[in-house]
Amino acid sequence: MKKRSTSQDVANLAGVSRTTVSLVLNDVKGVNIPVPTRQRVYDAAKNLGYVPNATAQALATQRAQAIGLVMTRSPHHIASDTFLPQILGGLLDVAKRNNFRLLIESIEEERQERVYLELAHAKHIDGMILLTPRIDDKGLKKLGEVGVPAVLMGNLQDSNLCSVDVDNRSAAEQATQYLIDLGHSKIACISNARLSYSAVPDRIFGYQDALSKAGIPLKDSLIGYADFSPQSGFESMNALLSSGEEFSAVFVASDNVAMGAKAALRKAGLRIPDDISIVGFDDVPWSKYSDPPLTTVRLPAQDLASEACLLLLDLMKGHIPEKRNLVLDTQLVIRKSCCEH
Amino acid sequence: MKKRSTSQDVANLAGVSRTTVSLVLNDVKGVNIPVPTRQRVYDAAKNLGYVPNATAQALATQRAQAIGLVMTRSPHHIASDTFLPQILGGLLDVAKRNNFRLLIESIEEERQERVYLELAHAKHIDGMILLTPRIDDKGLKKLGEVGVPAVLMGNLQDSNLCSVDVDNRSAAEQATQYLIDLGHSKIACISNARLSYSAVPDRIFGYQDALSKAGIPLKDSLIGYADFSPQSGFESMNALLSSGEEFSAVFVASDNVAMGAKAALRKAGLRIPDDISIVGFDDVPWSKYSDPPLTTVRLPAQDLASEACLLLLDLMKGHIPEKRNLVLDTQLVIRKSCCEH
DNA sequence: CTTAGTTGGTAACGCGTGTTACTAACGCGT
DNA sequence: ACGCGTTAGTAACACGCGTTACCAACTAAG
Repeated sequence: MKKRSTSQDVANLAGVSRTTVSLVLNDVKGVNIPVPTRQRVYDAAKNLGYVPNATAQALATQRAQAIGLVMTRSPHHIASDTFLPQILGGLLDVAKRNNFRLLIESIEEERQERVYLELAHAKHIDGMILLTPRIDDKGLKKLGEVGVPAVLMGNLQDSNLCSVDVDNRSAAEQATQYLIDLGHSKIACISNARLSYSAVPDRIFGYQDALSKAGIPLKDSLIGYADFSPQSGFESMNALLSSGEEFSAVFVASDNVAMGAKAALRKAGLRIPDDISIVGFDDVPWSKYSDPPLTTVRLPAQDLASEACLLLLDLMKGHIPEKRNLVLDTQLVIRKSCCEH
Repeated sequence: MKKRSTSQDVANLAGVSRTTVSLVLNDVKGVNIPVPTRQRVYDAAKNLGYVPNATAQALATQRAQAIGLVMTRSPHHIASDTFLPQILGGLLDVAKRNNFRLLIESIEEERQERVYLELAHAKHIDGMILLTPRIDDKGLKKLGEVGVPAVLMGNLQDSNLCSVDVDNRSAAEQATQYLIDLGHSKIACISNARLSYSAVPDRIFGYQDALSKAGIPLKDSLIGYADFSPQSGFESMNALLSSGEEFSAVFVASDNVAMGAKAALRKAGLRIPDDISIVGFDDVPWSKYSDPPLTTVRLPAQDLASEACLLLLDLMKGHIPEKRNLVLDTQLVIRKSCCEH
């Protein structure tokens, strides 16, 4: 196991100073070093298999060339997050192209307030992307004040953070409206998670907006709450079914949860869509292949991530982006899980 | 936006030297500093909101306190990897507990050979976990020789790397054997990915082992190849169906691919399990809730990740682990997607 | 022949921390 | 008073790199 070689070693081998090595390898402008010398440096570096020490570079330049993906969720919940791959794909793509590394951080709820700042102060990352923000997150607001480059994937009231999101409320309204247009009037709803995640109330509001506009009275007893997992969708639908409430359609604010809900419907002997119509949210890759193919709202997860990353890069360069709060389009993808009533 | 405070600031405020600050805050043993002094340091640090600069620490200690998750896949493929969340969950859990950060790296196939080493030499990470290894990966072998702490999640011939994996071959054999026990003799197979990923041939071999032991002749025309995605499973099954080959059961080496294959079967008017029995592999969280609930081989993804991480931590401490190649158990989970023939 | 400018390159400092080697001051027994 | 161990703490170096300020040597203009 050979010792790593440093820029000093390269300098020695090339017969120049360490400064020259740095100037040549970083291709610094406004310095004139003749080609033969440059070549000597390149050759020496290649010969030694020189790779600059990223840590030392980071310390010297005060830039870590890394961004952090910060999630306020337990490892257990992370494990069942169906979106993570798409988000990671989007982030990696952009980050890599811009020579940034990606650091994953999960922080426990209890000490949110301090952690964001510590993360930023520790300087292991130059900026951060925040996932699934929670409404009651005190730390986030402070973050906005401190001026650490950060982009929210999602939406948060009273926050001056940059953000990238979809319009959850109108997307949910559109999905529900679709059910109303099909003639349904008794429409249930199952949330994607607990209310403390900001996207959750928005989707429920959207569902309620559609009902209200159609003159359909709202009933809290028609709303169930899930917790990301298919399991929770299964349980929530069971609760809804055994509550005695009648409904001919259901809007489930997450495809993943909808998988569980559908299983519960089947178990109860109800056919989809003949007895119950169902609309999902997210359009995860296998929704198209489930039985029946799920009508759902397509969320451009990978694009959201890419855009968030681009925005963050801009922010870190010191630019002031023209749009601080980007909203991407959703699209209702109609498949076979709904029919007329 | 206040300036970050350094250990020097803490030292000034506490009226001691920077050395003392370091000794106190790191709780270095074998040094006697009286409690009152210690308290002054603690107070000063708290007052200033001091957070040590991770980069400088890394440079001084020669340890980045970070591990890398390295994937040899394009961002596009990463986006459709159903396992990533579970693996991430497992890694984060263990890494966090041991005060390590997690860095995600994806490297393009073309320049594998150099990249691993550069990654290690750049010293942004202290060790790495390698995902979905490919058989023809030259870089990996070199990695083993260089002595960089690394753990493979998966299996690779002729490699002296530490690894954590399941016995894909015998798990696939067991799944296929289950179909044989049910009376099937014409059994097709759809791979999880291209053959260049090491787990792929293993699973196919396992499928063939079961057939051979039962005296059933092997037919290459009964084997289809997919590429991780449900889409590819859909296409592969369509090809199989239109090939004219007859079969009453199919072993699909990935639940995700099986989702697509099932859709293709339904589209062809075939009922599951009445007309065709199907067994999957992985037991992703929604397999249980698909229709019919998918019989599959449970892969302890999160545990694999945790164990890989623990092994890596051990390796980085300089320990020589007693088991260099850990093999975790799989389990055939019998649900409703198969019936007797 | 002087002076100003250019070319090619380096010494030296700073980034923020960990760590070793060393030194004063102090108490204690003789 | 003297020697000696202990206590409390510090100065100084190392980590590997980026970068500024500076310097010699050589050329070209006056």
